[in-house]
Amino acid sequence: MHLDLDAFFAAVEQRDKPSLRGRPVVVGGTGGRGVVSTASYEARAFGARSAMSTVEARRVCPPGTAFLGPRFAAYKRTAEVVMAVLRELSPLVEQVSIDEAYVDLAAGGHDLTVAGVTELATGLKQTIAAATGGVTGSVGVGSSKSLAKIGSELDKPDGLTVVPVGQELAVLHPLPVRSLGGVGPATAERLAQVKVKTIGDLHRLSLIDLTSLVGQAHGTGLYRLARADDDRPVVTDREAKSVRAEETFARDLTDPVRLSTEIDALAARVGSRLQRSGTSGRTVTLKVRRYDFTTLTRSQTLAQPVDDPRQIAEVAHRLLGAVDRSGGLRLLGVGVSGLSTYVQGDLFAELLDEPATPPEEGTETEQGPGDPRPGPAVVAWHPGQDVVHPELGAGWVWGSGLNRVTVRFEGPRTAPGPVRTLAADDPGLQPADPPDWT
DNA sequence: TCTGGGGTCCTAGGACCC
DNA sequence: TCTGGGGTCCTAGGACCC
Repeated sequence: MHLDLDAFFAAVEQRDKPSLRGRPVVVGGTGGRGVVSTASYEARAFGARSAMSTVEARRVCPPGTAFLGPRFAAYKRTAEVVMAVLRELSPLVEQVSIDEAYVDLAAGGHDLTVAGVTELATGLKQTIAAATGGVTGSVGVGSSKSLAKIGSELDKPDGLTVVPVGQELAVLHPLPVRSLGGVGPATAERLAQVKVKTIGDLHRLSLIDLTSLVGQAHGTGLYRLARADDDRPVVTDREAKSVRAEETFARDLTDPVRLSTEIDALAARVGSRLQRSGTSGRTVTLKVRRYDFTTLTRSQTLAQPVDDPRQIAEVAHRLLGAVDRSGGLRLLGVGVSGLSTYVQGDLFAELLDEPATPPEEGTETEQGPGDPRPGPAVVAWHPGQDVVHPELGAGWVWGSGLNRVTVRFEGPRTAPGPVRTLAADDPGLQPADPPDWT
């Protein structure tokens, strides 16, 4: 099953402010360079759409239209209520965005007949509306993620479409190729050039023709989707792979001091989010949009993962120094990717074991002659390095951050597994001579 | 007063390694 | 006596999604 909440941001605003109900509401950036996040159905009647510039939306919508900045905290709270309702249906719930989720109904042990899922989904919609104070959703049910998602699109708002087993191709084939996930403007245009407009047209294309047209991975994916061949599982927890913050300025920036300040602020946002989620990453990326909207990225991969705003900013400053800023910059972004898996290990350690042990103050340590003494600020433990610890024995470094190091004392060296989190300057932790691998 | 912000995945070329 | 065949990692860009 796929659930898509209807005009979600606008619906929450209308719920919280009764005077907005029945009126056109547009949520999004309200400044000169803002775009629309969500238009209520009343606003869509006038042509307002997501991703449209707010200036354009103001032009098409009548006086009395409400233009509101987003209140993400309110949306998140409401979405959490909905997700909790879904999790009562099945242990397998995959939230794909703030307002969308898949539910594996089979894993919830439900009656999967058309009558059974229709009754279930009808009840669910009522429960959601009651629990959220009137937010509605559109539901699709089918034999795969793709079919369920297409189903939820077919009847909205507040709709329900069940695609019966055996009817998949009959439902799919008349639809435009744009209905398939992964077909955007560029792919649709390429397909149109060979007279492929509907999913039925797509079905007639050979695998060879399709992959030569849109690429290997995309081609094989679309070939299968056109045949209702989709076995992607519903996955509960997906780890984030990158974190980024970016900002479009009200006016293009040229002042190096201002640019520098903006980099610092973006790095601070990224760093604090990384630290809050207990992750860090090795690749720092700078994104630049120039006055003429040309956009480029520059990245650098470091030897050590970082989550410290100052370190992230330092790399970003360096990258910005190498790009042409003449004419002014419209946007800057700072991101960190290549997020370390060892942080999963941190969570592991806290669940299975004691939490990280901070070093005791004033602890005397014995130093072997010639052992490097870790400095007080940054200790450069590197992944794979062999270490010894007086209480924990011999191990190797799984990952390291600015102030902590995760060390494995058992298991295979490459696969994830339990780790101990230690302060990076834990006096007991010492480099070891590597074992004599044969 | 055109064109946000936060993500994911894929491709392609070059460096490097065995 | 021109230049193999794998593989991985890094960088940059593009398409797509909500």
